Amino acid sequence: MRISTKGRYALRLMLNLANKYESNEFISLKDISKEEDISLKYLEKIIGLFNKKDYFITSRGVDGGYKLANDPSKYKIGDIIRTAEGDIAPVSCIHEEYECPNKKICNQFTLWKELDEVVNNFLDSKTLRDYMERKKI
Amino acid sequence: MRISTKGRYALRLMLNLANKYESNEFISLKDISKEEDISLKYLEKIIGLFNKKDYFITSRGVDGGYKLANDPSKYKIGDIIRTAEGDIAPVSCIHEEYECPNKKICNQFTLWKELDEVVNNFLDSKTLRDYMERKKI
DNA sequence: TTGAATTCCTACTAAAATAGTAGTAAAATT
DNA sequence: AATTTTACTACTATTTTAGTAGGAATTCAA
Repeated sequence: MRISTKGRYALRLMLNLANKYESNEFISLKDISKEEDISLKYLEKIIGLFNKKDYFITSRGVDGGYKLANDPSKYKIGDIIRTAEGDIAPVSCIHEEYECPNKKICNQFTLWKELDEVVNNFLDSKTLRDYMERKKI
Repeated sequence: MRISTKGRYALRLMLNLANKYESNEFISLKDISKEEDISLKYLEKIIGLFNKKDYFITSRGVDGGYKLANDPSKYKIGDIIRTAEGDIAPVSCIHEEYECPNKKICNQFTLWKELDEVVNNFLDSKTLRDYMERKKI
């Protein structure tokens, strides 16, 4: 039931950007790498997982980098974790496309299906906004 | 977020015994091995994880085997999965004994802690009885 | 009292997943 | 043109998972 470094680092990356959302500046992975103490190369790889989705506005070259395309409240934690981790279902047989002849009569199937729902419902009920740094007063 | 074969097989093992609880007979791993199509050796190893707890009554020799020490409703799914899987926390830092200097100010910590509670609360709310075969009418 | 069946215990191994690194191309800015 | 940054792909070491192998101890029954 572990969340791997991919998922955890992806979340830190996104939270880092979320905390700087108001500034409206591009944040380079180099800077995030230093702040979060995660290698630049690994960050590049991780953020690459999100590329197809339109999560960011990006800019190359000097002073380039990333910024969130939308308000942090629009980013569900569930989407981030699922994108980074690939598939967080407790067992793969719960997916529609998985062919298991015993699916209908399997007594564990129900359990894993329910667990998957519990996890995803929780993660989808939270957004980046819920875990951002608290503003200093 | 996967449940490994250890956890899944442990559950099948326990459910198999639960379904035969009424008979009050010892069930050998050899029989369970055939029914569940899991190697005897692996079953031995898995059931060994539970030995220290008093989950079973056991008997060696001819017609020996295992039976549940208590009614299936006394066995929380959470206990079974945690025993088999070792530690199902999404990240290890949520444990008391884990020393992380940033624990107090870490914004992800809260998320993982909450997720861990959601998962364990669910798994602890269910028992073997909830996933046993339905009795034929 | 011996033999078969079973649990009990520990060490080993192959395969898969995780956690990265390395190198380089492409684009943008100055 | 030089520098900075993203974008892309291939490779590798480590760790975890998923078992197997071998045998000792116990119990029952003929």
